[in-house]
Amino acid sequence: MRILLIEDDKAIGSAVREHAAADGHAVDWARTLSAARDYAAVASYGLVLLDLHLPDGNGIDYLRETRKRLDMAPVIILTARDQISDRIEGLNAGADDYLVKPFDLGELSARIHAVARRYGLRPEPTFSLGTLIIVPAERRIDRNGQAVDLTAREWAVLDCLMQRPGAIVSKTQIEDALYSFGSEVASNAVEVYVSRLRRKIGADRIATVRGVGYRLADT
Amino acid sequence: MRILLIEDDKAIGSAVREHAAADGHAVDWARTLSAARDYAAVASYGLVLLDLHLPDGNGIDYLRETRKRLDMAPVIILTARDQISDRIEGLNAGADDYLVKPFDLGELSARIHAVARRYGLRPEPTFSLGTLIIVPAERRIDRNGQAVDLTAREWAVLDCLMQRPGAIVSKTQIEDALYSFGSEVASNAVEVYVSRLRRKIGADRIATVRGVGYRLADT
DNA sequence: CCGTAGCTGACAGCAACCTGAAAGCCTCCG
DNA sequence: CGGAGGCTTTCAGGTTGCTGTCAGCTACGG
Repeated sequence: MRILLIEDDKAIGSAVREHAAADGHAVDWARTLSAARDYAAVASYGLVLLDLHLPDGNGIDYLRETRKRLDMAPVIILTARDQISDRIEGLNAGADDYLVKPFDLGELSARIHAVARRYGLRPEPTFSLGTLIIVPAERRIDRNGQAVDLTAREWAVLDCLMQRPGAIVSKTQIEDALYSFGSEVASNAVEVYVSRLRRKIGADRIATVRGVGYRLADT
Repeated sequence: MRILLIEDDKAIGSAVREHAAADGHAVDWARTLSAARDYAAVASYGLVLLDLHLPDGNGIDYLRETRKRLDMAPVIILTARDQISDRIEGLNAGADDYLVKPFDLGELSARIHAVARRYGLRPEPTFSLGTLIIVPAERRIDRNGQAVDLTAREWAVLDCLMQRPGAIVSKTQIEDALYSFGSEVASNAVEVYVSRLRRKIGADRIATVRGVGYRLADT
């Protein structure tokens, strides 16, 4: 998933960026509201992590702006422990969640996953595709009783496909989910990861739709 | 909205019930898991507020059960401040949110509101032509329960016909939709694709209007 | 019954895709 | 600090199957 991190504190920012990247997400890090607007103008994000106190304004304003857009991403607010009123105001302004600083990075992962699942509108937290069982929340896969290990990138691709099982996901969409802004990838990386995924979870799980993209088998 | 409150603590339970009722919601209060199952068996809820520590079992189990049902309601977990691991487990098991006890009642309102908004919006336009189901957003077609695979061109033709179901679309219009400007196509390509489409989705779905064009059956 | 419009099977060509191999990176460990 | 191991990215050659074309056929209207 592609995440927009809006945070001016370098320590928190880099920690979050690192941790989310390890989970296979692509993170764009904006240190100011105006930078965030620039990012949002050109890219589309699956999630926004929003600090409320920023050098050039209040995060709530950003929230209000973004809520007016149709393609709004879910927003998780990052807030200090003692600012309950901000938190409530944020939730009322349309935020989906909040994390209290300093927060546990494991909890960050859990919340990111929860949001992703929520917006993927998946009725069940686990997928069972024939003899294959996928538990996105726990990042775990069973194939015929055997645990399957995926690398971060492989997982990111699979995650992208699981957002809408049965629907077609374009190569560009997957690419956008894999790579942060600015890192130009001039290659067939997506094809390579699909290839590896197929070897690990079974070739017929992922169907190629020529000229369009890929699709996760829904049975 | 109708809310199922699962909570054994009388003080918290009555406070929540009162407050939510003041917000205009109907609240059913179960003090045990078995009572909750009884409630869920007869009524359908828009939201579940779930305490994890109950006299007759763990709330996580309830969460897992309910997640398997198609008509599952969103779940907000009620948890004590020091039980972070429970909280994470809950979110991973499919909860949508959590509240830390003791929680601010204003925050409860905000969260209920957020969940309602979240679940309110999910449009999905589909075509159903008799036993044929087309989901444009996912680029997916079902024919008698069988998935139908279309190539890029075939889909383009169908898409063109779906723009105005029932109306006549000329061969030239379809051609324009298929081929970018300037690329001269001196052939009967459109006829070929209509032919292939008919084989895949059923001959009688697309009617020929001799000398004019084609029309998608609207029943 | 004839002429025209539309249908469809076959096929060569080619873009899209797959995949093995290898080089670059990063992290961990001694 | 250096090396090992695993992950990522790139590249190139092989393969697949979509595409556009044509030719022969069918269906329709007059």
